[in-house]
Amino acid sequence: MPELPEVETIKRQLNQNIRGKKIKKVEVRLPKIINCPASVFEKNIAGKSIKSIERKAKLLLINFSGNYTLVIHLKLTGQLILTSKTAEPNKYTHVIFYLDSQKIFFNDLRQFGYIKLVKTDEVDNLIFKEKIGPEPLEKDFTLKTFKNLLKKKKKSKIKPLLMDQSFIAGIGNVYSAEILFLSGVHPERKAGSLTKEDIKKIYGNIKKVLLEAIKHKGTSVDTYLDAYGKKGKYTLKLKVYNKAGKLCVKCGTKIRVIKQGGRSAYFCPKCQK
DNA sequence: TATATTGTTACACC
DNA sequence: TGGTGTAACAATAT
Repeated sequence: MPELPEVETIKRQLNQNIRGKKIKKVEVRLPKIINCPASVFEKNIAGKSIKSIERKAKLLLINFSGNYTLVIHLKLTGQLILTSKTAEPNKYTHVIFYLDSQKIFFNDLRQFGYIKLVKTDEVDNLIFKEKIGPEPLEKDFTLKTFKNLLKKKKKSKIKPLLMDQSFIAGIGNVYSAEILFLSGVHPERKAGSLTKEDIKKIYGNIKKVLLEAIKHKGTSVDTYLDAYGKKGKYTLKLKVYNKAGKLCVKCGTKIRVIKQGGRSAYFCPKCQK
C-alpha cells in the first residue's frame, strides 16, 4: 500500500532517471484511470519533456514542459514501473508512457488508482481542495504544531486520526500501526487522553518511522514495488502490521487485531496502553 | 460459491 | 457540527 515513504521512493527514483526526458507516446488501455478523453491526454503529454517530479502527501506530481502536470494516486495497488523498451505489459498495465529508450507502466490490480491531467498552475488549487494536512517530514512540522493539531481533535481516536490526510499528510494503515507500537500507545486512545510524553513519543516516531521506511525503499505488504520493480525492505522491519497472532518482539504477547472504521488495527495489548 | 480484505470518498446518522 | 459507520469501487485468497 503506497503511503508517504513508497511514493517518496518512486519520486526520487523517477527524478534520477527520467527528469529532462521526453514522452514520445502515451497508450491508455483503461480509460477510466485518466480524467479526460485519451486523445486530450495524449495531445498534452506527447512530445513534452519531464521538468520535475514532486510528492504531496501520497500524490505523485509529474511536471511537464507546456505547463501540464500529471497528478497520480496509486491508492492500494498502483505501481509505476520504469522498464526497458522491450518489456511486456501485464494484464494490470493500464497506461504506458513511451520514452526514447524506456517505458513507464502504470499498473493497478484493483483499478482504484488514477492519473489526472491538470494545468500546472491549478495543482495547488486541487491539493488545497483535498484539504491535505501538514507534511510530517517538513521542518515546519514541529512538536508544537503537532500538539496544537491534536488539541483540535480531542475526541478522535488516535489511529484513524493519524491516517486522516486532512490531519497529517501521507500516513496510512501500515505506518500508523508501527508508529503507535513504537510509542506504546493503544490505537483506540482518544487524542485528548494522550499525555505530554505520549505526544512527544508519537511525534518522534512519526519522523523516525517514515525516514527509516524511505531508507529501506518502502514496505511491500501488498503489491507495492518501487520504480525499478523491486520490493521495499521495510517489510522486514514491521513489528505489528499484519502480525495478528504472532508474538510481540518486545514482550512475547500475541499481537491482536481489531476493526476501526472498518479497517484492521494491529497492536500489542501489553505494550500499547 | 460466498465472503473478507483493502484506502478513500461520499453520504447517512445522531 | 464533529465523530462514527457503511457502501462502493475491483480483484483476489480462502
